[in-house]
Amino acid sequence: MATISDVARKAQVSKSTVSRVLNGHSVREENRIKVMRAIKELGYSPNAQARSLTSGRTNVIGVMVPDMDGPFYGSILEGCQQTLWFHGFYMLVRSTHHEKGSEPNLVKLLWEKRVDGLIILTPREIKEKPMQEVLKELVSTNFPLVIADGDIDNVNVSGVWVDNFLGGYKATNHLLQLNHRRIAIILGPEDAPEAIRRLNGYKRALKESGVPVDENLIHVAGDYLAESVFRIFPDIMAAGPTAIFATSDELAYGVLEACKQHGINVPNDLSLIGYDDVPFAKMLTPKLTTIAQPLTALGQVAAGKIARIISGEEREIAKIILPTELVVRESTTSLKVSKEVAYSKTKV
Amino acid sequence: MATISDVARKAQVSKSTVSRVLNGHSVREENRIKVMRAIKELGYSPNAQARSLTSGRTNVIGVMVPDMDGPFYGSILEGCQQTLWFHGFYMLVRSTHHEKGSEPNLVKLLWEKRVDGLIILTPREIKEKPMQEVLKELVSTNFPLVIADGDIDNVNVSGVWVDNFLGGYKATNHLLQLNHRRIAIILGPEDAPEAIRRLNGYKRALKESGVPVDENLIHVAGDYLAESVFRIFPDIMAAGPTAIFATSDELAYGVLEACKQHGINVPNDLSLIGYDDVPFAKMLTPKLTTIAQPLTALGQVAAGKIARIISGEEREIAKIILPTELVVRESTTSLKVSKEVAYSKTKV
DNA sequence: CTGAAAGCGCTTACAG
DNA sequence: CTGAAAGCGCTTACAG
Repeated sequence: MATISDVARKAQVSKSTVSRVLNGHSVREENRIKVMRAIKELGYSPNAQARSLTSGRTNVIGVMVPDMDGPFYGSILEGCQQTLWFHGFYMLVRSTHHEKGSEPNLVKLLWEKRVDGLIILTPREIKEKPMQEVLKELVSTNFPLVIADGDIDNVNVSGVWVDNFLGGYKATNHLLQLNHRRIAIILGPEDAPEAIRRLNGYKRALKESGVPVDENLIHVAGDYLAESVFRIFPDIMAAGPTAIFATSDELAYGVLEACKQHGINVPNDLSLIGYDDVPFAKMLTPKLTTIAQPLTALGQVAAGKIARIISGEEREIAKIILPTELVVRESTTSLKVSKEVAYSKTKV
Repeated sequence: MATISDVARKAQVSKSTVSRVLNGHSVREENRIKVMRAIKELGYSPNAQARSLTSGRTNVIGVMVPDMDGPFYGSILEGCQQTLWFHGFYMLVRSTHHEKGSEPNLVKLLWEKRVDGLIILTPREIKEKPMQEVLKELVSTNFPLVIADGDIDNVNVSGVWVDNFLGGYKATNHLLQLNHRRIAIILGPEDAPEAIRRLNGYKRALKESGVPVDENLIHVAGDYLAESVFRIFPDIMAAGPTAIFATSDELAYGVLEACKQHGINVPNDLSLIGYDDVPFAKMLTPKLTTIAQPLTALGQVAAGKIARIISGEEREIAKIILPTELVVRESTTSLKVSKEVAYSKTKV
């Protein structure tokens, strides 16, 4: 494979000159042409490793995700990759498969100087102490870092996320406007920042409507898996809700399945709203009303941010909050008296 | 950041010795200990770029996919990334977003010597002529290359894919065993290798059961999108099928939607089988009977293959065909006379 | 504008 | 087993 020396020889100039045309520095036009011709004839392309060694840049951005086989992170990654490519970066992906203690991966990536920047999309892991420490150190080093869809309280770092408070608020408000008053909420992991924010949005909406918050209507699934709903479903229904706000579409799907098993009709007996607007949301029966998160945009914004941080365009740490959107489909309907009767007849 | 020279100085040995312990070559135990200690104290980690420059290896594998936001490639990528990591490789992902003419991306990746090997998962692009030529050249260079889920006729290259013929056969046979005789098939892209194979499996199954192939029952959607079904749905039903074999779950979902619009009950009026067993297949109503493709395994096998090719363990070009599995759920049922009557009453 | 030289951080024969 | 030296393919001051 041709090297810069080959090009220099063929063009009858020095390596320095070839390097200059490669990097767009000023070179006599005549020489530029000779070099360009030699490059073309030899099919030369600069060796990225050698370039990185001298420039200190790799043009690669590392992205850490918990998984890529679900409907959630795939969309974000697609957004990242598009924008990263646009800015001339390659994307190195490390999926931790929801493993705890993934900070060593991250450290390795950095210490090997493999990446120019990092986008971290592992909300769960971020909360762990060792991870926090690694991140703190990174921040103090000014290493280009963007946290996406995860919040980090103690560390002042660039981040992009979706407005979970407002999302929770909108979801709840939609149900309130449909005259529901007994609205259950199902959280995934209890202590996750996004869960807390959605819950706060839920509480705020209730308060604004003068509906007291009933702790019996607040349930924790522990994670965002549909199966986790089955176990707690009897408890949920025991509190007599007329509507459920499931804080992920997966959870909402779990509710739907449980309802089918128990002969509860959604939305006639029970209204249901999800969260995420993942692709399958509209494939469910009934089609799921939900809060759409701009997943692809999240990835794009995170990628654009890291590109600007690296280029020096963005110097101060900034957080961006993306809006959510209510998508009304078929799983919610207004509460009517007749429906209440229908509901009270079902047994769980 | 510490370099090998720092370590050498601290440990009072030469860089060569440090390099040797780094690479597991024989070193006096005493020196090894000194070096290890120095490495730990300095928090040293070898610079990957410098290593690559001398070794000629990057420990990065490039993976090309058409998209990563659908349910299909995400699972494969997850499998790839797990296995690649296990073998000590990083995964560089390039999603072409179904763009035509993505071979320049590939060429760039290679010419810059960024990757030690390539896994290509872009069935559509593979068929294009420029791509074919690039691949041919790669093969002639002996560059580590694995094609996954895509077939390539003219080039002798390592590949992994799923048994599409048998998948089509199994799907059709399942319907035949349920006494269906008028079985429609919906293909995605007409000329795609996997489509042709599934169709051949379909034909074979019919022939073995003595059912003549009726061209009026063979339909082409053009792609694998649900919406593409709507346009051709009237044609499909005009031929009077009692069962449909949709060659992707997306297509099957499209059929399901169309049936709902037309008041056709699946499976009572019409049996439906999909293909892929993508996560949403079991979320549909009725839960979709389908042919499961081992997507994660596909990624794992492809990754393992490239690792072995690079390490030299696998020298001859080999193709691996993974099996499919029939997953019976709720969208298919046996044809009974009463059902036929019910069907004939529906209008499309 | 241009070339010779040094250097980026490693690895690898080559002597010893 | 070990060290000095050369070299991987670039880029970047430094002279000219």
